[in-house]
Parts: sequence; structure tokens; C-alpha cells
Amino acid sequence: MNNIRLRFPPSPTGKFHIGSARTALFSYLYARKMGGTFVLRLEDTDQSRSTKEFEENIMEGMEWLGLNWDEGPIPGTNKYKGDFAPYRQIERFREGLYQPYIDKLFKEDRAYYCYCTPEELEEEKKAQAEKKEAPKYTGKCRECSKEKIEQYEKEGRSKVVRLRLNPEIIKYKDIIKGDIEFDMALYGDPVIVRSDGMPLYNFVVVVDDLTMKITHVIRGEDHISNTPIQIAIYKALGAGVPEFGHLPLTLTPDKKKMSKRFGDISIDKYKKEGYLKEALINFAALLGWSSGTEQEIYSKEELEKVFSLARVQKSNAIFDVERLNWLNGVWIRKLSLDRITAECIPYLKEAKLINDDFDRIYVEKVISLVKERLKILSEVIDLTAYFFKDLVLNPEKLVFRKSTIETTKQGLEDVIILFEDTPMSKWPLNVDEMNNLMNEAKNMHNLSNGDVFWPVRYALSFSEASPSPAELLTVLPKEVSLKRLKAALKSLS
RNA sequence: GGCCCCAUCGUCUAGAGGUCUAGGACGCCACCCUCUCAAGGUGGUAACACGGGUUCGAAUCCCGUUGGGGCUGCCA
Repeated sequence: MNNIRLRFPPSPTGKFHIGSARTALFSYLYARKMGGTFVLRLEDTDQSRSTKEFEENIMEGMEWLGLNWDEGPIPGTNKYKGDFAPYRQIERFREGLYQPYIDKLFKEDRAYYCYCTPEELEEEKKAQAEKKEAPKYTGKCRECSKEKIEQYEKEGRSKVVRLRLNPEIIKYKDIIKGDIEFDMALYGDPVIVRSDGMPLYNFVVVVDDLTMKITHVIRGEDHISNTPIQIAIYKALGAGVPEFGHLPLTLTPDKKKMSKRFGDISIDKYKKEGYLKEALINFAALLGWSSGTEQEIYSKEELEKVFSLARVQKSNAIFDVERLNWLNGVWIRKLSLDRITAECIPYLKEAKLINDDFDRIYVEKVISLVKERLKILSEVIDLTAYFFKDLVLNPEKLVFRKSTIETTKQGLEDVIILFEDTPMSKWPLNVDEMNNLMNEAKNMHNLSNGDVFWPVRYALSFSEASPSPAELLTVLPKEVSLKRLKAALKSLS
């Protein structure tokens, strides 16, 4: 490993969703591509919104997707791996890791206490709005006299720490967006420590990235306007800045930032519905990145080799579930029968189609018939229920649209005769032999395909859309097939 | 409102001045295959936001307009 270091710093205030997964993925891929280190850091300074449940949800989601971090929390423990532990900001705060940096800012007069009350600030803002000015903190407490401070302290006023911003132009070269510059005169001095003593995001993120030796900050473009403040803090601390790269956002279909509606698109929800991690990774990678070739299907391993930030799109991308569905189907078809069977079993169990002592061989045969018809794993329930139990037979549907009741009955009768004549020892025949047998039945009374194949298929599957009758016959036990065919025949008289 | 980012088919995108009567993929439609569905095959639908420049030549460069998004918190 070289000294290239990237981090993914979620705040555990919501579930892991597609948007944050993509951000994590891009950092992860870049780290892997460059042979660097990928760090997971939990940004939990907002204790009122952070929860253990969300932490677990995020880490489980990342592990499931295979976004393995080299440094960070070890799930299910309070331990960490990596040389810069702890990797939870609340613990870093408790260990006093941020204080020296705050002290340094005070010492160099880059920080000061602000005693303004929320009401005062609100009033200030209102006045600015009336004058059509940009709302920002005016810097009232910047040059507070000793007497004033003493008075405030006597009053027992609470205070925050603000960073003294220089009225300068701050520019940086974004890896993805290019040159960006800000007029800091337009910003008010930001709060870096809350009145309860807890340092705030813009400050801790800088200290952590600095102390964790992060070299590349890859994050969503919703952080672009935070970047100049953070650069100001780096400079005030006398530190060099890392490279910044701001990813275009993943927008919901109504074009809103995803994190504002994460509940709809959380990773665990997609997992539960039956999306494969391969499909989710492939999908997320293609949201804002392309290889420049016409290849669309990528495994994570391939992406680790070909990913580059230079080919990341500048504009926002809208989440399109149709495309995800297609990719999921592609991956279901691409992956091994064994793997897909394993993925399907929980759904079959939940639907009570199988229990704990199910026949794995049989289930695998069943899955083999529906594998290429599956787009989402949960569909396996409806697609295969008739392999495990009888469903409702609708006699009208037994008759093909070009057939009659008479020819349909004849077809079923002839098929039953031929099946019964086939010795159990030869059953099941293979697909070709099954087809031959049904063709033979068809020829007995000069029937058409629809007189034989359709009713057999419907009788066996109780469905108008299913695998071919020959395939069904090779998988269903002979006695079940015969029973269903006879029941179908009977329903027509 | 202010600041910032962005702008190719409905969606994801290729395109880094001439190879663009703009390519691929998803979706949709049609046809083929066919007892059905799916898969597969073939074909089709559909875009350079607008206006000025620069240039012999612009989807590509510049400016403006419009549109979209983000930020504007003692959230991250």
C-alpha cells in the first residue's frame, strides 16, 4: 500500500442508501485502483440524530456490497482496525483530540467566542433580509471588549466558538469540477464549536482528515460550499490541503437530493426485495461514471481495475429503477445456478413454499427453470409456487385461443395415455424426449400444438406464463404431473 | 434573494473543433422465434436548452439567457 488515503465518513443519522453507497463506492474504487487505503469514519458529532442502529445499517450495507474498509470500526465490537483509532468522532472528542487544534486557533487569534443568542442572530438575519442582503453572521463578537465579555459571562450567557474568516478569495482545483473559487467576504464567520462544547462538522472533518493523513477527499457536490471554509481552517492550522473531488449528486426521480428521501431507497430495502449486490454495484458505478467503451456490465473486481476519477461525469444523475431492474436480471442470468438458488431459498422459506428440510436438488431444478425469467429475487415466489403446491385451476384458461374444448380434451387424454405408458424407470425423460412424446400425442388425432402443449403447460403450472411443458415435466414428479393433467381433463367435462 | 455547480434521446451515457445526416444501453413499439412468458435476434421511436460570438468549420471553445440541482444551521 502506498500513502494514498481516502475515506468515507457517513454520519449515522439515516440508513445507508444508494446515493451514499455510490459515494462510498467511488472512494473505495479509487483507493483500490491506486493501491491506497480506504478508511471508514463515523461522523457522529450530532448526538441527537446519530444512532447505533444507523451505524450498523451502514456498516452492514457496506460489508454486504463488499466495500471493505482497511481502517475503521470493526462491526459488532467497540474495537477498531488501523493506526488512527478511534474512528468515531464522538470518541475522538472524548479523548480530547480536537482541543489542541481549537487552542491553536485561539492562540493565533483565528478563533473567538461569540455570545450572541439565537434570538439576536435571528433578528440580524431578518434585518438583512429586509435590506435584501445575503444573510450572514455580521461578526458582532469579533472584537468584543473585556468588559463586555465579563458582562456576558456574569449573565451566564452560553457561547460558541467561531472561526475568524479572512476576506479573501479562496480557490482550489477540484479533481472532478475543475477550478472553483469563492469570495469569503460573502461568508459569515462559521461556528466551529457548539455552546455545549461539541465541535462541529466543518472543523472536525478537517482535523480528522488532517490527522488521519487523508490525501483525497471524494464526496458529494453538496459539500462544495463547505470546501472553502474547510480550506480556511486548514490554512489557519498551517496545514496543507488534500485533493478535493466533488461527485455529482444522485437525484431521486423527482430530482431531489437522495439523502432527503433515503427511506425510499435504502440499501437494506433493495437487498430485501431481491436485488443482488453485483447489480447494485454495477448500477451505482454507472451513475456518473463510464469507461468510455460500450461495456455496461462490470463486476466490482473489474471496476477496481478500470475506474478513474477523470471519467466521472460533472452533471447530476437521476436514479432510474428500470435500469437497476435490467441489471439485476442480467446478473441473475450471469451468476451460477448454485448462487442464485442460495439467494432464492430465503424467499421460498418465507413464503412457506419450503421448510427447513427441503430438497436442495429439487429446488435447484426449479430455479433453473425460472432463473432467466427473474428480474428481482422476490419474484421467485410467484414464479415457482406451483412446484411446491397445487394452485387454483381455471378450466377456461385450459383452452388455447385457437383451440376448442373438444380438441383440448383430446390432447390431454392422449398425453395422459402416453405418459402412463411410459415406465417409471424411464421417467423423467429429458426435454427432447418429452417434446417427442407430446408431438406423438398431437399426431394421434391430428391436433395442433395449441391443443396439446398449451393445456399441458397450463394444467401443470396453473399459469398462462411459465416455462415450456417439457421443462415442467422434467422437474415435477411424475405422479404430480399426472394428477394435475387428470384434474384438468376432468374440469373440462 | 445571494453564492456555487451543472446542461447530448424520458433515463444512464459516448463525444475532448472537421470521422456527427450525433454512437451505445435502459425503457417503449414492431417483427422473428413460439403453446405462453422470459431470454435471444432484427428493426424502429427519441437528444446536442436558447441566443450571440470565435473559427474556413462548433454538440465540442467564449459570453449571455433560460432551466435544473446544491448550499445559504450551534446538521452532515
